[in-house]
Amino acid sequence: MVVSTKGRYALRVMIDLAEHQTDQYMPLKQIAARQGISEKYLENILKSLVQHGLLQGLRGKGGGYRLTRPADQYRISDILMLTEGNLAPVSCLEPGAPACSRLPECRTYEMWRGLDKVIRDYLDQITLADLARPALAGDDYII
Amino acid sequence: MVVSTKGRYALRVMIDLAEHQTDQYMPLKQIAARQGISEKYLENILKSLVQHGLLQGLRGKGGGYRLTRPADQYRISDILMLTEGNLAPVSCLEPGAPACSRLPECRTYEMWRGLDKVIRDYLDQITLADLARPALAGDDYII
DNA sequence: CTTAAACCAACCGATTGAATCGGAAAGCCA
DNA sequence: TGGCTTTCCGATTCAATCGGTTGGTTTAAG
Repeated sequence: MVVSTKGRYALRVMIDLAEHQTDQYMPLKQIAARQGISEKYLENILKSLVQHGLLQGLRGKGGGYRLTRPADQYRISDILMLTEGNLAPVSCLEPGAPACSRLPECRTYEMWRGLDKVIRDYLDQITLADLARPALAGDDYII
Repeated sequence: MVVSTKGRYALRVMIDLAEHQTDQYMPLKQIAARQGISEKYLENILKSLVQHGLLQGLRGKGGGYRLTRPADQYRISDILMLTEGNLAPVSCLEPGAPACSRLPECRTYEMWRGLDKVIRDYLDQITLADLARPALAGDDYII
């Protein structure tokens, strides 16, 4: 598996925020309820999204989270890279991986590179806006 | 990560066999030595390759393993599917996965399906023969 | 000064990955 | 027959990761 629940949940939250975007902050409680995910678990995930600048968080009453930029400026690969650490299909291609001593005679390295590229290209080309559905009138309307 | 050591090792062994193919059986000991992989660990991997008909094993003196068909008739996806169980990029797409109750409203399902297809298409199109290098004269010559 | 919310660190149980161990059965050869 | 060699097989180990929880601390609004 390339993508664990962490990445999938992060994506769902981002989409949720894109679909319910206002000038207000959206509290985690509401996101978690809508998405049916444990609040406490989401907390961990959103923390790293905030730390890397994909979301802005505000504490206290009236606080919550909101996107820091328009939905079409988030590539899916960015969101997944951040939560998963990397999207490499094999450990040889992971960022900090030690150089393999068999590399010069390796018959498979180029194939793995190709696979990595195919995955990355696919996820680079899709943005949050492509996945978020424009909100219907009256659909989950926030007072 | 889509592919663990199990799949990577299986692939390396298959390529090794393709490159050293004769009418003889190749003992595990030699494959393991050439590839620098633990014999005992490879044993497990080769067992499943034999059980699924990708390799033929022969016990006893003079025994070992050999391919059951020409190298260009093994798709990389077949070998990896077998050792990894599945190549799904997310658990939602795994073979025995329970149907997700959120499927009708899921914004990401089609995207995951697309990713799955991109990966599968890539690995379907490559065969063992594409990765095996034709043996040079005198290269790893077996007495 | 109370209440709602994000932030933060530590912990925990189950699963998976990567092997290893100790043999049993099969086939070759003398 | 008995000794090799080699595959076949099930169980076990050990560490890391996954998925999630507990319990508390700030921060901000009213």
